[in-house]
Amino acid sequence: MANRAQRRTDGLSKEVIVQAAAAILDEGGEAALTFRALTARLSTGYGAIYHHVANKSDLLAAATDAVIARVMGDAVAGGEPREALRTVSLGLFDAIDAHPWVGAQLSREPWRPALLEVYERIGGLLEALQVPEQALFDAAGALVNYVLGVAGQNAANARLLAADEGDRDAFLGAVAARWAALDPDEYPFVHRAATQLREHDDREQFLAGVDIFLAGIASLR
Amino acid sequence: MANRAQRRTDGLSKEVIVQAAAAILDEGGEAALTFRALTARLSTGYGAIYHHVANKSDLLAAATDAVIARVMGDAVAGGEPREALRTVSLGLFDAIDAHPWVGAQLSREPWRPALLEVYERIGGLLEALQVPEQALFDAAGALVNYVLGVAGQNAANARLLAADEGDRDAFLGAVAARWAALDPDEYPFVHRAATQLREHDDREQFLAGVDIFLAGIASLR
DNA sequence: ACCTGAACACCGTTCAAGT
DNA sequence: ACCTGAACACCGTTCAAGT
Repeated sequence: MANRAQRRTDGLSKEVIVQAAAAILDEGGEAALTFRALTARLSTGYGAIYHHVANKSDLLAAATDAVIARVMGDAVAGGEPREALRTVSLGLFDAIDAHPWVGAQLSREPWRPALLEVYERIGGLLEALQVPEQALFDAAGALVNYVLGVAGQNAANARLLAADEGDRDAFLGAVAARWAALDPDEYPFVHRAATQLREHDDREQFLAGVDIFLAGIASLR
Repeated sequence: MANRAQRRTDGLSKEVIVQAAAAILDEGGEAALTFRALTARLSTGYGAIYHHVANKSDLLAAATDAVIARVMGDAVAGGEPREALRTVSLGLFDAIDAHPWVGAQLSREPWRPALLEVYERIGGLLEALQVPEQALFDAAGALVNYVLGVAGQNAANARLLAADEGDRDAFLGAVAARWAALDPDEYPFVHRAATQLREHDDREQFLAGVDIFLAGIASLR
């Protein structure tokens, strides 16, 4: 019992546990979040954690909700609705980029309470854009799905990059080289896209997609 | 050694293993795919499987590639490009709906070889729609991301439904009830959307999103 | 009420040994 | 070359026992 941890004097709470889990996820990715790592970090036992949290799934969901809630709180949406939609979208994109595990979790568990805020904000802004009532639901659903979908894919890339030793440029360069090496007769589009893949900016491409979306929505009026 | 399995007489192959894995995934979901279940189904040992497959991740990726390749092979894209784009999108949506684990895998591992076919097909069709070269890459990326994103979310729902005992209507009814119960002053949009949520058709909403997208892309011309 | 930590029932993966 | 299956190093989760 050499390095036996001291007993905590301050009480544990769900919030403290969720924050510790988020920190572990940020530092080491999803694989790093184990109850063993969590008990070590919090100097406590398994039962203490299970007293505040139902299981690992509950813990991941709570940590995700916390991140989304923070983003939606920070992104004060003022000004012109089109610009506000871009701001909110980009806020979600950046948050998921910074915390890739959030992207994975959201694509695993939609209908989370945290997404309510997202739907409400985006739905309200689309309404301000004069989208007709009957198309509003489809438009909001499509936009939220696009944002979460792209952000999730981006997070997957970020995770891949963290796992592989190489940096982003090396990785994209390798994919681009594979694309460029394809038979131009069989894969004309992908073959040409190789160059753009190497040079593209994820954030800009994401925003370009949002703009295409907003242009399409404008045609619903 | 009562129920000792017979030794296989036919040789194992990666294809046989991948098909068995896909069957297990279809029947019992992602949690059901274990090497123990796989050895039992194939009447073999762990080493035999590891001889043909690098690890579980490789196995999941190969099974996903097989499903996507089949969809892209089946969806013969003839006719008007706009209609062909809807057909391809819907084919992917339906395949991921039928095999929810494919959706989860694709959002975890983009840049899979199987997605090359998807990019090529969608990129080519967008080109036929006269999208200018410089916007083509963004448009294709956005559309593929939308399709995979929505399909993935849908797959997550399908998995949730499979886990919970209730049927789809009961689940959506419960979410809708929760939305309807929200304070209309704080959540005006979500509160009103509750009704549509209960009545909406996932497939139709997906297609409505594709149409919004195509309308936006048309504005790029 | 809240916490501890040994124990249980699983995993993916390895590897010496067989054919 | 291909396959077998005991063994290893992990997991999440439980629960009798402590304070």
